[in-house]
Amino acid sequence: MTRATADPIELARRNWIAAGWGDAADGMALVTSIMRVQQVLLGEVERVLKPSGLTFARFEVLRLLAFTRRGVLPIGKIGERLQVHPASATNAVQRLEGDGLVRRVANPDDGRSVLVHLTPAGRDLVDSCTTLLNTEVFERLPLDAVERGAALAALAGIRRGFGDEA
Amino acid sequence: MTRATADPIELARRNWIAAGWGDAADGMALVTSIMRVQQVLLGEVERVLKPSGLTFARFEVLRLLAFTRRGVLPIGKIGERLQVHPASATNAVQRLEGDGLVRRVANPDDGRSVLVHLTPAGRDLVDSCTTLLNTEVFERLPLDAVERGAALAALAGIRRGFGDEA
DNA sequence: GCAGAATACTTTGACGTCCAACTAAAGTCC
DNA sequence: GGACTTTAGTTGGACGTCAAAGTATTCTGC
Repeated sequence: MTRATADPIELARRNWIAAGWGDAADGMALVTSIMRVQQVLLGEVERVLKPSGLTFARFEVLRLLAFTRRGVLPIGKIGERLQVHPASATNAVQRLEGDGLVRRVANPDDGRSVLVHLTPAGRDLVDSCTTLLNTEVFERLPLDAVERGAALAALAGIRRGFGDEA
Repeated sequence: MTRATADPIELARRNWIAAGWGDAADGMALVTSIMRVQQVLLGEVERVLKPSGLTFARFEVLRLLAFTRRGVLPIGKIGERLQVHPASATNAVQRLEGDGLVRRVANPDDGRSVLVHLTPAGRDLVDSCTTLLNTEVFERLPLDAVERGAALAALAGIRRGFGDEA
């Protein structure tokens, strides 16, 4: 017995079709689904990160620094690798510095550039948070390997389609 | 000849594996991909909507109202159907009212409730914006029907897995 | 060597999202 | 009916994101 779905996205899809926009219905549903799943996953990640005082954005900065040879990167590179606006990178770094997790140092080779150094405290924190995220979120997504692969491929296709270096 | 990929997500995935977190690598890549695709799609949608003065959040409110019989819904229902915090619904409605696209009216049957009415201007605007989004974005996603179906299924799986009424 | 262009950041401002706290109006229960 | 508990919205604050404008430094080209 199929009960009436209360899924807002499925309802929207039906409304789209009923309005005569069948050609766009799946696309609308896909875009809306991505928006919603992003919201859910981000909420999940931030919930796990909450005790550490980190947000996902700041975690990503620390994680990126921890992967580099010396734990140092200019702000511009950070924004580039994380694919966010330079202003967002500046914002995250300033907050991280306020918590003593990174240090900002003028680049001796280029007066315009600011080098962000991961501090020992930052490295410790990002390592424990990574373990936590891995076990609590990334390894527990409610998808089997096949679905995961299909989703990854489709998402990569979208990124590529929009010229996203994927 | 395979050129070195510059895809930040693929780079992160490799770093994850190299660090010994292979079990979490795909999950990390999937979560990160969703975050990124959401960002790209939202940017695309807002770019198309820009001339209208609407944002996607406000468009969704208008669209929802336009689908109802009388173009009226209490604020609470709006937040519920759009799956956002009541405060976000309040925010969107206030801005829409400022632009004359909706009107807020006290609910005669319940003094706590506020009914949001779609105005003629609001209906006209949302209809033209819907057409625009359909043709410029929803019908043009760089995915074939198979990929789209797989992605939709995977995303629905994630939502369901997180108890998201899907 | 110097003017003009490009680069690296920062700042300010507009948005949307959520949470926590608060107000007001219903609904519940002796 | 009056006290207590929900429910509906609103407000204020913290964040992250982007765009646009501004500052400083470096690079280019004549």
